[in-house]
Amino acid sequence: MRFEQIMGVTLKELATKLALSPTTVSRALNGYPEVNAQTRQRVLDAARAANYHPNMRAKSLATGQSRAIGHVIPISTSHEIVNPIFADFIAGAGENYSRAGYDMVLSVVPDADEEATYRNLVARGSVDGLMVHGPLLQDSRIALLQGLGIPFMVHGRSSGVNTPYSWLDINNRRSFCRATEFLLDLGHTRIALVNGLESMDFAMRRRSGYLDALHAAGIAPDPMLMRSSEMTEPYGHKAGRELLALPQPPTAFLASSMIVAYGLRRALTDAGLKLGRDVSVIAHDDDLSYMPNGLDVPQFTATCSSVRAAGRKAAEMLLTLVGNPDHPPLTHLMETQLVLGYSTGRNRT
Amino acid sequence: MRFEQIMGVTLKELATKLALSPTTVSRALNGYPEVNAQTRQRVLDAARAANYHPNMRAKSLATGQSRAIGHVIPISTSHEIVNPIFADFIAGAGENYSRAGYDMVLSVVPDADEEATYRNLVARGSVDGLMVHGPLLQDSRIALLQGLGIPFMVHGRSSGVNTPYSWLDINNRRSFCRATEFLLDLGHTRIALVNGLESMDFAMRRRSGYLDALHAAGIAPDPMLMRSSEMTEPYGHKAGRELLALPQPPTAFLASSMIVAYGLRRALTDAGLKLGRDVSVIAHDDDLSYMPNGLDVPQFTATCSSVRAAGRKAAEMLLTLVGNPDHPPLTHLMETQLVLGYSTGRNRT
DNA sequence: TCGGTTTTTCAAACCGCTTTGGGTGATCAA
DNA sequence: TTGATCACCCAAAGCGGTTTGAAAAACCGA
Repeated sequence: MRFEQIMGVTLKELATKLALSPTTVSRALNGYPEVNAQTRQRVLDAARAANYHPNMRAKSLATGQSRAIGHVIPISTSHEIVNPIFADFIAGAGENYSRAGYDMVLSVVPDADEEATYRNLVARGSVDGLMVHGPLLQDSRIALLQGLGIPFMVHGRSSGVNTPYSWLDINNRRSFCRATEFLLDLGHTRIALVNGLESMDFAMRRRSGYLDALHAAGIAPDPMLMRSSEMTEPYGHKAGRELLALPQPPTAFLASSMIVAYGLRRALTDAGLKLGRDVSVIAHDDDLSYMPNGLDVPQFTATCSSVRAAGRKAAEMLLTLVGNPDHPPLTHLMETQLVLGYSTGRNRT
Repeated sequence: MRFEQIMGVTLKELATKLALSPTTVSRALNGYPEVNAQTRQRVLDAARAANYHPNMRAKSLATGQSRAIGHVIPISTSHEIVNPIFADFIAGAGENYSRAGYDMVLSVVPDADEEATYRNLVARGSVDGLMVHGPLLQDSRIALLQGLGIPFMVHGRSSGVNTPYSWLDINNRRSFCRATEFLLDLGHTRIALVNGLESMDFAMRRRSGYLDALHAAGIAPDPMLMRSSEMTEPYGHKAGRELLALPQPPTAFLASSMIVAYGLRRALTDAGLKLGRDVSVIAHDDDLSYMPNGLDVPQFTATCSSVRAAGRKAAEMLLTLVGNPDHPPLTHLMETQLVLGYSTGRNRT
């Protein structure tokens, strides 16, 4: 034991100091009924005075619970991008974990090792529950975790997985459908979709929504207007330039993230177009703290949904699953808000 | 014990299966010399066959080490921004942790509770070491952790703290000094600094570097040209607009982050200025995976330093500190690279 | 062959907490 | 007074590993 000087008193020491048995002290501290009110108070006071903190490792071992939730962040070996929404989601989830007295353990692993990581975390008993990030189409992790029998939540969903599982997602499809409808209402018919990687489930759903709206309006989708890649500013810029260079350029654009919208805006204004007048843009806004949609008034018309709030909610749900492991799967679908900004207007071409 | 079905065999079971004592099995698995080579092999084979994974909680309790590193992310209650470089730093650090068999435990806490969080983490024995993020001027956390006697690393430094401690930082001062010198060489004399919050240590150092260069060139700094705030795109935009509206607008700009540079660029191009020709911009580029400086060629002239690499290195250093707790403080100063992009050019005013 | 090493193995204590299965004394109804 | 009932407390046995101290086995030279 290396840090004994700082690791504080043990329960046993506290017990001898109080002339009580460890049993009673433990019970007093954990709120069990079979202990005298006065005794309990005495114990609580002494614990506070001695600055007693139970050793989590020992507690874990004895109870069989680790009071920790695992988050596994896959780092794709091909395109090494760390999902930027991750930080805000974590922040939201973390709030609820710490409130409930849970730790969060993070594993950053190349996607090849992901399965082994999950197995390890569970087998070593390091976590009581798991959060799954960035689900792909037909994500194999879901079946894996169901096999391991540990409570878990998916942030997003995985099309193609048909067994029930717990998830929290935004209504990407409806969201992009509405945004597209809104642009159609404004008279736009050539609408571009500047999407994220379509191996990601959310991107696929957004495309579906976009296609739904076009279809309902009797407009045949033009493959030239649909782009998909890792969401960065330069990508948005490049997509914008290339789309404008088409023989029949689009008059409106859907951007799958704020940062893509930044790049898109640059391409459009570089071409001398004014957003909202000459061309329309709707962005999806995850409400990331460091990427606000304007300072006070929203710059972009946007489909808004706070990732931070999603993290909070997902954590809350996961904790109830951990609390009652036999609980049936919990799901939660969040609608986005379509908020009007200065980036959309009637089609005047 | 809730997950016994998945928690696999215990060492004791493995031992009886092998007709050996737990002692021997433990030693064989942990590579102690006092065990016959054949026996060791037999044990290793059996362990693999039985899919044995030692229970970390038990191991922790017995050894007094948790094999986990804590990262505490402060969420300022006033301006609730999650540091965007955090995700990439974590990704880098996580690589080294998992390679070394360490877990990473994350605590997201409002800055008011920060001290209590550190105390708890240590007292409960949840971590063997701590990483401190986002140091402020005279950051009180350093003294706190030194008092607690646990190994820790600071990502960045804290001016005003004079006791030695372990840190990894980039040479912010030199970096911004060089960038300023470069702009001076190009004939710019009115150079704006669009900085981060100057309660943050890094921002203060960048300003020092900027001032150093101006001073060496005999140019009196103009307070109107120095801005400081939370680093977002709208902030960059606003700063750019306001700076251009000055009676004597600057001809060059230093931006403390890529995203600020995005906003700055927008303000400048909106004003009809072309970067590199009419006006110059140098950005600091943390090489965040989702915020690249251009697709193939760098757009902005930038002071570059990979936060991901910093995370890797900091983790490595922290792990050696954890390995030998009596090791004197470890420090590492990384220089940035000044990379030429298309955003700088001779002053033609 | 034998005492002395060296190698290999083991029984048992321990890490700090929880929890089972009694005890003890007080209270109460009969 | 007595047996039953409670309220309260405790000793001891875990949880799943590591580690100490000692014993057994194998090896060695004389």
